[in-house]
Amino acid sequence: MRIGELAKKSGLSIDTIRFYEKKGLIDVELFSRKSNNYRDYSEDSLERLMLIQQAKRLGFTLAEIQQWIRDFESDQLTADEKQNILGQKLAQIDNQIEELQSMKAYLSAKLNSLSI
Amino acid sequence: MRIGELAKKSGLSIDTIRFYEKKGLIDVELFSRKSNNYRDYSEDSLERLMLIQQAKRLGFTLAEIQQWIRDFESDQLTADEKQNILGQKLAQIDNQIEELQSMKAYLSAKLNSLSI
DNA sequence: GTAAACTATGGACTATACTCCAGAGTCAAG
DNA sequence: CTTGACTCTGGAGTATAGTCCATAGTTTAC
Repeated sequence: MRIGELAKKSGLSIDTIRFYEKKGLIDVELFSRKSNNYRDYSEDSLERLMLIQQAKRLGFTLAEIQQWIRDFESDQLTADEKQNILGQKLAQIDNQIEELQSMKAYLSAKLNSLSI
Repeated sequence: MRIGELAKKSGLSIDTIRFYEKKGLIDVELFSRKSNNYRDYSEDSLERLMLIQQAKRLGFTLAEIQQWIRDFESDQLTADEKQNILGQKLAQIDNQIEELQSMKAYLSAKLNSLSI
């Protein structure tokens, strides 16, 4: 698919998609070039863009997201190393969930103090 | 307490604290000026700075955080309205927790596929 | 009473993450 | 075969969130 279609499907702008490419978030495997030099995206690129958006909503920076992708996709790392990194990410996410829950508790307390 | 002490206690830089003040995140009630024009912070300002940092870690922008503060502290809003807004924030946080959990599931699946 | 440490202000500078634009090529429809 | 919609590149511009600096006044310690 071409960039316009991908933009519509992902909800990102064309400029943003090209920007992500420059930043190394959309690697070579996710698209090729047609003879007219237009980018031709695979279905996987949509999944990638959705993942990026989700990670961003969760507060990760593009640099962090890029590192994640590098780690996952890398052939340099052993399965063991990848498992290690994934384990760390999972712990990081658990931390964030805990922070959110304590924020929730804080707000609930505020809410209660208003109700009284 | 003076700005340097607050900076140390909060873990933020002096510049950042003054920047937050410019942005309206530290309102008048949280500090006064001594005769020498030095800012004099109350204990509550530390709590405020910790809250800001937590909200930031959770992906909220300064503008959003400022709006929260405005809503909480405002005398313009009725208790009902405040409860409404707080309810929305809580829902927003629940959403984020769900997103994190689905991200966790995604990563766990990746982890499993590596282990096999 | 003076040096070192602290605080004040205003403005310049930086990084991140876009967003917009100019100028040019491509393609499909009528 | 031209008009309108789409795409390309490179570069400039914007918003957010700081960070740094020069200049100047203040406080504390010796």
